[in-house]
Amino acid sequence: MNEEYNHEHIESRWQKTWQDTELYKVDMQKAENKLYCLVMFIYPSGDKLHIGHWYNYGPTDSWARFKRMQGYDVFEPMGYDAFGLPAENYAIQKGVHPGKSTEDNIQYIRHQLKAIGAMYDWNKEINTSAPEYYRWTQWMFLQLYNKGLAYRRKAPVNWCSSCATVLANEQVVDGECERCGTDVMTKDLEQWFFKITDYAERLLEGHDRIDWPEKTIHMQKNWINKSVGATVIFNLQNRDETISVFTTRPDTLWGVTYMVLAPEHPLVEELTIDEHRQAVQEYAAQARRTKEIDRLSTEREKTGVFTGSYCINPVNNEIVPIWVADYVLMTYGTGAVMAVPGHDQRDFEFATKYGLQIRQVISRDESLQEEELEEAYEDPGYMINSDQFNGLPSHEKGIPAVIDYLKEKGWGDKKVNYRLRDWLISRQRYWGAPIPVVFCEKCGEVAIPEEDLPVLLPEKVEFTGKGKSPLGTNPDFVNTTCPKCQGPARREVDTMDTFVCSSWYFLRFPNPHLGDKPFDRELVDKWLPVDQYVGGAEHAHMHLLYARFLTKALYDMGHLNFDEPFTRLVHQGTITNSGAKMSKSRGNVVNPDAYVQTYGSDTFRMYMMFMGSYEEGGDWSDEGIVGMNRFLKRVWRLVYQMLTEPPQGNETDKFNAVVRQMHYSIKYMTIDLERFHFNTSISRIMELVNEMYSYTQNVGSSEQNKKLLTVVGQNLVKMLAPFSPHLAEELWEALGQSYSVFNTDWPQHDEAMLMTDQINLGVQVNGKIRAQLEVDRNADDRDIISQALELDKIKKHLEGKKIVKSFVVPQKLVILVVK
RNA sequence: GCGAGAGUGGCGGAAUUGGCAGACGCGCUAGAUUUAGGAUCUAGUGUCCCUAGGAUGUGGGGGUUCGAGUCCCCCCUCUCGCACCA
Repeated sequence: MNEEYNHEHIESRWQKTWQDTELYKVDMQKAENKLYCLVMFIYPSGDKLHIGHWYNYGPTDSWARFKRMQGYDVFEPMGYDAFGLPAENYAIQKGVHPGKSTEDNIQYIRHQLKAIGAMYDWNKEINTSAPEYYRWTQWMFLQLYNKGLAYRRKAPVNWCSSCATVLANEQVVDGECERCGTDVMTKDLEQWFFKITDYAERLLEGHDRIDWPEKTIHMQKNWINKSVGATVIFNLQNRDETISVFTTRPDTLWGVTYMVLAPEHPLVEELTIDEHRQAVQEYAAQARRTKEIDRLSTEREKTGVFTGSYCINPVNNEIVPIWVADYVLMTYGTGAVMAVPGHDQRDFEFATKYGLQIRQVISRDESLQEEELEEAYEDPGYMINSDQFNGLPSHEKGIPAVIDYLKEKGWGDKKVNYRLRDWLISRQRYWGAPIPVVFCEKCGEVAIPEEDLPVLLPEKVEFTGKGKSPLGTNPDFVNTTCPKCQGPARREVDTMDTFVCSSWYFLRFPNPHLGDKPFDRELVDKWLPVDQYVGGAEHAHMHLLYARFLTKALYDMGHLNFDEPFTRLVHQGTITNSGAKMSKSRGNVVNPDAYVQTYGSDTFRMYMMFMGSYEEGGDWSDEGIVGMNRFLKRVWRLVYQMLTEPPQGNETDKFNAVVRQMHYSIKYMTIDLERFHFNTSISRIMELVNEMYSYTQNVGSSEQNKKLLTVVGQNLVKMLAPFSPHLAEELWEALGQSYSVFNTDWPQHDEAMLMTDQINLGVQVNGKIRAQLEVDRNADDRDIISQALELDKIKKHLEGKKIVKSFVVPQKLVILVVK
């Protein structure tokens, strides 16, 4: 063994050994105690591996290694979410084909990933842009299509002019493109959707069965936003047609004083009378131009125009004017709202501005009195001005009673609404999986048969970046024959959202090279769901929602025996740089490679784990990294010393402290490591090392307890193994143990060894510690108190006072209260 | 605007159920060792008065309690999420 710790030599040596011996290869069939530990795979966008990736992958690998040592058959795969815009944009700029740049990127990233020294099973690598993978992404599309869960529809959709493509609702954040920050506009386009809305209720129900951060579940719940209410049908005046609205407050139906349609509502044009036509058209055009973010802003003053038409309130036959206003959204409910200004603040503001009637139909209390309303009264109360319903408590009795009444009369019914909208998966871009559909002149829309997959992405296309699907520029691709009638047909030229690729990749990992099916049923049923999933919280209502949806759909089709893909989820926090998120565009990305070179992977990953709470992340600073390197060197020297000046005695007295510390460290580091509290877990190891140093410094090697120190030394290396795997292997070998430390058992602590015969108690007088008292562990309280009263330091504080209360907090304090 | 979380030494951060605040590390100070630097080892390190000792201290103010970083009320700051969802 070398006197000096040389990380470069050690790390390359063990990485090679692990690879040569396939230490981390899991026998997927035989494994009995499976544990599927997955980190979100990497999106090779061109900026290589950064601190954030390391922060995601290093600690998770430490956790996985810990689980392996606890006896689990741990499966930890890695792959590339390789389709996507960055590669294509690069192609437009530099003229390099995305296939080529992606491949180069992956080569480089794979190299970087290996430097982490994780337990990835490289035989199971996935690349979503490879035909052997996207063939099955297309297969997923077909499964959904065959069940009516994938459909094509013309709709107002989100358009990012910079990315030159449409976006799903989930990919619009604050009215901006989630990827590039460009303001999102609305366009009417014929697009493909996945019917995730069919699963709204199931997605909510599943939350009860998964161990996820509460916050993430909360975010998904809010995103889905279930609301229970009723539909009410209003007849139009002098017309046969009707307008239906959704309301959560059918109890306020008598308070309707006007009706509002979204500017995009199909009836707007028809209902507008000539006198108002110009104003309405201008208003609608204006709304269409308004940026999504402004349209949704609550700060904006509400505006609207009158159509000139009226509808009739079914419950009281009142004539209700119909307005158009952009505070009503076409995309929620029916795109029409019954306005009750007395009991809805938005309607109140609108009515006040345009001089519309405000009528109170819910009173504050049982007096059933009307009052002067200065704002809408939105709380529960008692129904008034509502015919036979007057006096009913609005929520408990009123709402159900009115719904029953509407149903009986055929004017409406109970209704549950969700904010969640269908997942728009079409993208007008090249670098993605082609949508496996053709359009035939005779047969119309025809799906490609499963056996004809994959629909290969053509090599030769023109990259415009202008919003015309590049696939359309290759006539050999576009012009094809209809699989049904063999007549001429045109291929769909849009590709799929890359989130489709990542919504099923966890099913592919156990069997990534399967040629005739997306996954092996038996293997997937055995290995899934994923036991531990780790990734960023920013995916709460994108990837994490989509993956749950697809899993549930596959479950319903009988392809899986589970319907929640990720049993337990942990989010790593964000590492910032001077408070700002690291990003290529800001130019503040910290490159991990330099640190790995200087200090080694072990030091670097361990330092990141030690910085603070894993789930909170924090600001990057390399100020303490030398400390971690120092610690590993300290461990190295300790082992070196044990080998060069081996302990030869059987001293036990002083060694007790070491033994106790070992059991203490094992106990608490295990608890902390289990719950991803890496920082405190590492602290416990440091304490053990400090205690061992203090022993070896104070006791000569001839007296040092040979047997026990050997055991402690071995346990120390084991405890260190998940955190600094390379160093641990090296030390394990140096200690004369056989390869590999990762095939050994996790150390166990003995609760009895944590106890000492004598314990130290603080003695408190009126809440202040005044003395320390050493007593026998089993001493009874009365003895302890009388001993405490005898202490000089305590007597001083008792002079001339009376003890009103005294008791012992077990193992901790003696409490004295005096007056 | 609504909701959630956070605020602890010079710094990163610890503190089951209310029970000896500041574990662990960085930095700093002193000493040892070394030709020197670095490295290493030892001791110290919240603040104030400094002598044993005492006072004070977890964003600010109030409260409950023998005892509060932890529980309750008000306020300030920061972060995150949601934001006309009828």
